[in-house]
Amino acid sequence: MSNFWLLKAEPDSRIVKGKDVKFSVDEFESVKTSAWEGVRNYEARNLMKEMKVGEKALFYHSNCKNPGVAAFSEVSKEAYPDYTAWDETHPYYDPKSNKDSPKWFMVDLTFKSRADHFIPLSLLRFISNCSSASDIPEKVAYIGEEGVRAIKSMDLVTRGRLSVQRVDETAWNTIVLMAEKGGWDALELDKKMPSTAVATPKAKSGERSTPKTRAAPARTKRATANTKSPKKKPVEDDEEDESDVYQESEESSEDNYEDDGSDYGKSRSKRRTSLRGTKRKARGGDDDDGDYTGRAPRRKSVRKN
DNA sequence: GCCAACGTTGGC
DNA sequence: GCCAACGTTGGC
Repeated sequence: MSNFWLLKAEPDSRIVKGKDVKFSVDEFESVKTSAWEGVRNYEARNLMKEMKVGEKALFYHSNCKNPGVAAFSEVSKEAYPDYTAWDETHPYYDPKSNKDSPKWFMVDLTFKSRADHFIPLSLLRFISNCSSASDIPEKVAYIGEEGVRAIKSMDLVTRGRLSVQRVDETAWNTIVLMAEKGGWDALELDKKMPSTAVATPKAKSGERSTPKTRAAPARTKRATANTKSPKKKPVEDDEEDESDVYQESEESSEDNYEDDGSDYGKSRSKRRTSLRGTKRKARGGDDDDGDYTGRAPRRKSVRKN
């Protein structure tokens, strides 16, 4: 069976080590096929290693003014070493990776089509914050309760930082339907949004910090960072081997395809106090299979400028 | 630009 | 192996 995925790319310019790492849907559509280099997060990398040729993937614009699903694509080449990690001048250079034992991998994705209606993250969040079917905007009521449930369970809304995610079939079908039918362009809701709650149990009142459910993650984008001083050892993985893939990217930019400009709610909870120490463990992994995370890089293009 | 979320480092 | 400090991701 085939899996469905979601890959992020940054549509806005961002200079890293002198090079622009942006990769928007416009560029993707024009180049058609692109290697997803730059992913430096173990969990994201491991997911890429699972990708098979022909599997479908959502192309998501991230770290931009209007983040959301912009296009549909397909895996056109399974995981292979991300050689950009060996290039010292590359934004995502990782001194710990080398040709003999590549630490990072990438896949090639081929552009298939644009979403007729760009699906903003704000809408997906809004839907995922609806507690009952009656809260769902009529304009998108066609996704049904099943669609709502599927969106609520997406990593995109439950753990935003992973740059390469798995998408279940129902969620995939729901996104495809929404991209096809749209309907929210005129919505204006905003008022509701329960705030960031959603799937993870967040403890509100008593709070504890530890969210037990979450744990790990991977970040996405931004790359490497390994340039810092050599600190400790990462748990990476490296070795593992065997197959795995990896990828990533993000994008965004202004696009509003369709409009959307609306925000279906925003709200973030504020609560600061860091809960940081609470536990959390990593997900990826190191080694093999694990998942873990590393950081994922952005994607492609390194253009300079 | 702010800052919540969370992965990573690294002392112990 | 635990966990506090630190650095990043990335939405807003």
